[in-house]
Amino acid sequence: MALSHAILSALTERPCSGYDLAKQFDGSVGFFWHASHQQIYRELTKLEQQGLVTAEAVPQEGRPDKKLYQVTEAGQALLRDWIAQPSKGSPLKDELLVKLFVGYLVPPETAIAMLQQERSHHAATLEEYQAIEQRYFAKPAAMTPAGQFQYITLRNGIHYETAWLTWCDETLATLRSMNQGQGE
Amino acid sequence: MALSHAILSALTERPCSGYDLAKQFDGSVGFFWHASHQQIYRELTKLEQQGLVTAEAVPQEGRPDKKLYQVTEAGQALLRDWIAQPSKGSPLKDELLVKLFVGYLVPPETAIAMLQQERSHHAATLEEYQAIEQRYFAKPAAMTPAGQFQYITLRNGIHYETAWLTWCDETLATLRSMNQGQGE
DNA sequence: AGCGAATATGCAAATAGTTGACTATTCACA
DNA sequence: TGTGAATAGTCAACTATTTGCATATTCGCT
Repeated sequence: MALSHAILSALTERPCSGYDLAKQFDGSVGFFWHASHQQIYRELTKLEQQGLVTAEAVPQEGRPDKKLYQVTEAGQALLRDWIAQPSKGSPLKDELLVKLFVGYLVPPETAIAMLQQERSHHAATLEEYQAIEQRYFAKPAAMTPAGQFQYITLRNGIHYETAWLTWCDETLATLRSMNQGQGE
Repeated sequence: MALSHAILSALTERPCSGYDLAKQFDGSVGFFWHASHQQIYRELTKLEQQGLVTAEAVPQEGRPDKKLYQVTEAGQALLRDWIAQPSKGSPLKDELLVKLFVGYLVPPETAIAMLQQERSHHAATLEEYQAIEQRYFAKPAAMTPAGQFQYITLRNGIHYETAWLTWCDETLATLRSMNQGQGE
C-alpha cells in the first residue's frame, strides 16, 4: 500500500532514522504524502520483516543512539515495479469546499473571512516553495536526474498553490459582489 | 467528523435517499469528498440517532420503497457552527508525486508514459467540468445564492484541473529533454 | 536537581475507511 | 421462467489512520 511506497521512496532518496523520516514526512515529503510518526515506525518494522529495508543501530554522541534505515535491493526492485504500474487517482477531501457547497447558510462576511484565511495560508506556502526553488533549484538543467525529479514535484506544488490563490481571488470577488448585492 | 458534515451539507442542498446520496458522492460531491455507500448508510444511521437527520419511508411505484433523509434544525445549526470554525488544511496524498520523487529509478519513457496518462485523465475531467459549467452555470450572476456557492466549488475544480494540465505539459517537456540529454 | 526541549523510539485504543458479501424489489428482455 | 440491470439497503471483516500515551537519552537553563 502507498505508505510503504512513500517510505521506500523517501529512504531511497536518503537513508535515515525513523525520527528523521518522520521529519521528512512533516517537511518535503509531506507535500505529497503524510503519516504520523507512530504509523511510520510501525510500517518500518513491517518493511524490515519483509526484507525491504535494513535497520542498523548507530551510536551517536550528544544524542540518543539511532536506527538507520536503508532500502534493500529487494525494496528498490519492488519500488521500481510499483512505479511502472498505473497510478490510482487521488480523490480529494477538502473541508473548505464542503463548507462552501452550503456557504449560503452563513453570512457572506463569514465566507469572506474563510477565504481570506485560506488565501493567506496558500500564499505563505507558495512563498515557502518559491524560496526552496530559488535556494535549491536555481539551475535545474545542471542538476542530477534525482534532483530534477525532486524539482518536478516542487513545481507541482507551486502550480497547485498558484491555482488556489487564483481561485481564492476570484471567489473573494464573487463573495464581495454577492455581499454588496444583498446590502441593497 | 467531516463525513458527517459532508452528508449534512449534501442533504441540506437536497434531501434524498441513501442510494441517491451515494450517487451524489460518486458525482458532484465526489469532487471534494468521497465515501463508500456502506460508509454513508452507516453514518446516516448515526446521524438519525443523534437527531441531526430524519428518515421518512416513502413508498414508490415501479421501484423499491425508499427512505428520504432530511436535515433537522439541529443538524443545520450544527452545520452552521461547523462552517464558521477554522478549516483544517487538507493534506495531500498523491501516488503519482511519490513515484516522481524517485522517478529516476525507471527509464524516462516510463515516466513520460505516466505523465501522458495523467494528463489525459485531467484533460477529460476538465472537459467534464467545463460542460457542467456551460450547462448549469451559464449565467452565474442570475443564480440563487445556493447556486452561486455550488458554482464556486466547480470553479475550484476547474482551476485545479487546469493547474494539473499546465504542470503536466511542463513536466513532459522536462522529461523529454532529459530523455534526449541521455540519448547522447 | 529538576524541567523543558530536542532527539529517538514505541504501544494501544479508538475511529475512519475499504472491501467483500449479501438481501430485496421492480423492470425489461430472451 | 430466469437473468441482468437499476433501485434500495445492510452486515461484517479487514486495513489504515488518528489520537493518546509512554519510555529513554542528552543538553541547556534555572
